[in-house]
Amino acid sequence: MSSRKILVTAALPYANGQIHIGHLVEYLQTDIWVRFQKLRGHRCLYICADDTHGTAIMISAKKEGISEEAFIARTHGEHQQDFAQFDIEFDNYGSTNSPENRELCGEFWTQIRQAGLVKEKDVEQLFDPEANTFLADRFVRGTCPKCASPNQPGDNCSACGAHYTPIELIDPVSTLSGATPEVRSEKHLFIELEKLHGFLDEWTQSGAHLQPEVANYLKGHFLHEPLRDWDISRPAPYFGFEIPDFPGHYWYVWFDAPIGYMASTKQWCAKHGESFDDWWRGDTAEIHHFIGKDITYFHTLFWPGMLKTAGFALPTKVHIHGFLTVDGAKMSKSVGTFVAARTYLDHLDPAYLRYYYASKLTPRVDDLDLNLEEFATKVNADLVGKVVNLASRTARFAGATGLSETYPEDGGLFAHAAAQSEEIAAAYEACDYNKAMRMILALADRANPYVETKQPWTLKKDPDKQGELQDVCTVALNLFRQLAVYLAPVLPRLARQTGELLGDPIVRWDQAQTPLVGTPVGKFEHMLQRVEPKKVEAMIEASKEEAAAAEAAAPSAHNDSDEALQAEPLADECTFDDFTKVDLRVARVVAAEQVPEARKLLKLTLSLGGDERRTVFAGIKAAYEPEQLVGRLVVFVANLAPRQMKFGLSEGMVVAAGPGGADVFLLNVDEGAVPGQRVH
RNA sequence: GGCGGCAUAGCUCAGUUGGUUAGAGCAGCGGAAUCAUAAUCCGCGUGUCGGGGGUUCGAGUCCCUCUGCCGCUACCA
Repeated sequence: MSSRKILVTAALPYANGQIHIGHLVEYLQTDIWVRFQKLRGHRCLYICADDTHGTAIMISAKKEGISEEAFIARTHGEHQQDFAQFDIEFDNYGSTNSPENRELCGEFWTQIRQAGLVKEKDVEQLFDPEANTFLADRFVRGTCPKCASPNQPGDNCSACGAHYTPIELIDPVSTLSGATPEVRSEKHLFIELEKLHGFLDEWTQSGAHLQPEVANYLKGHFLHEPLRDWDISRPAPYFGFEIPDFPGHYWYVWFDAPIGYMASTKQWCAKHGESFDDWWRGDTAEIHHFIGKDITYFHTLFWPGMLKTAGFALPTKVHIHGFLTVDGAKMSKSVGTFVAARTYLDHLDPAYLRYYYASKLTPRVDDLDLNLEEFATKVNADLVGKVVNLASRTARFAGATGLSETYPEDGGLFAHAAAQSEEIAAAYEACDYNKAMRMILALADRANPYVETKQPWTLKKDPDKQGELQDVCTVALNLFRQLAVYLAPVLPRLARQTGELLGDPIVRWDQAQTPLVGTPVGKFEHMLQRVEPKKVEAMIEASKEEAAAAEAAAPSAHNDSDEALQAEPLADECTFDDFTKVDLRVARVVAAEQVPEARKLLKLTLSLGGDERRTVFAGIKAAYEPEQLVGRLVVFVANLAPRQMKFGLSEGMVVAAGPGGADVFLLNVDEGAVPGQRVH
């Protein structure tokens, strides 16, 4: 077979959070595929990177009071560590916030502009004046414009099902800051994807690049009508790359993220003296993307369209998998099934998860269920009981003699397993790991009865049968080694341990074709511990606690400091009678005007209802414009002794909080209260 | 509403282009063995292959239809 050049990517994890067992479905599926290809002797690169741009990163960094760069640098380290400990081996792990990516984005942009696909349009969007950012739908809640249910999401109503834009919401609130967002209009750049409709029809429906259900999905949901323009710019502030010919605007994160695959490849090429174009132009290399079903349309419509327009190679295949469920349900933080990679590693061996996922993965887009009880029984029965047990029950007998000089008669067992090689390989190639695992385990099921019938433990006792004993062990260990070769993509550590035990590293798939003879056998040590259900429980328990702790540590919008209290400690106790001496009243501001000579004061005219008017000079000039005050309700200290001021008589005061200067905040009065009412 | 998928033993599933009495693992029951991480081996399944109809000499396997579940999507086919 001729050697292929294969570039493989897994989706770029967002730098906003830690890796969890749901992510690992994809990185393990991909890692197994890559290891398989390498074992088969192909040139194969596993390329990934952190996806670092966008509003969410900005917000997270701000929350922690650090720069976006510092934030994503920290995540980058954490991600790489988690992956490495799961034996996920990338050839290059980059970042979308890299010079290579910026440069490539520019290159794409030039080509897309030249192809006449870029269009400018005005977009109205909600803007959070406090967080100083435009708000995506999911960051807005408010009252449904149709049925008036309060606290509904930004895109549709959970009560009546109405669909709307966040702009239509009544009393919208930003979930980032709690502020009331305002509508702002901005220019955005769009890619006219419709101009590529013909190409995308052909590419998605050819049958070569996508799973059939995915091709059908695209046809039914997008390609049956004109494709909508794709909004690929975001106005400042935005953490990302500024668009060179459109200052103040940035490429939307989904524009630069897939280009990150290429940027990461470019880094690898620079390190290894390889030509980037050999991998991403022409047809010398295959390109395989592994992604989850949630990002299907970015990878099957926009991305091929971008590549096509910019003159790069198109994906050979996009492999799409489903989501992870745990015990039949969505991962849940409160139940403890939202398990971080790190938490898993604190309790369990990564080999378990690698094998369990492999045994469940098929080429289909179906969701994958991690049943925790099955997880333990399956791993123990299959790997410990059947596979490793083969070595465990014979290696000790062969330590003294090593393997026989010639491979003994084994009733065709080795030849049978060798003959399965191509079919198992085809299952791996097709991402049908479920089938591959079943075939491999069936081989283990043939090997154990062999040991049973030959009874090496009986042979051991008979000095005349030492040769036979050596032969039996030679067969059993070779059958075991075949399994280790076939399982090597899934269980790299087991393959390494097997190589050490038999003094012959496992590096090629076709090592399963030839038995090992005449070599020494090392001291057997346990290769894999059994899964202890208690540890699985402990992991779930730990996840539950982590979720609870995270909740307590981050009261989201209410992360209050003690600064205010420190600055102005609590006053001495007073009696209720003391309190009632102060007559607080609701009042409406009916007039407000500047006092030109005053540095801090505004002159307010307050109505207490009816004809009652009071004039107050309030020290809020730096915080409020007179026009924003007129009409609003305030809390007024009605019986405060009048005070003659330079500009007139002040007949009371309005209450406000804050240290002063521009940081003064008038107390608001909830709806329903009317001027003249006393505050109790 | 539309599109896609699934429906096979208590549980998880396999059944390749339709072909002999429908299989495996786990769990369960009985036995053996004691080399091995209480691992292993042997034996034990009368399942309406979701219901109905059709094509065919023959269908779990193809077609139609109904029902149920899941996913995506939405008033637009």
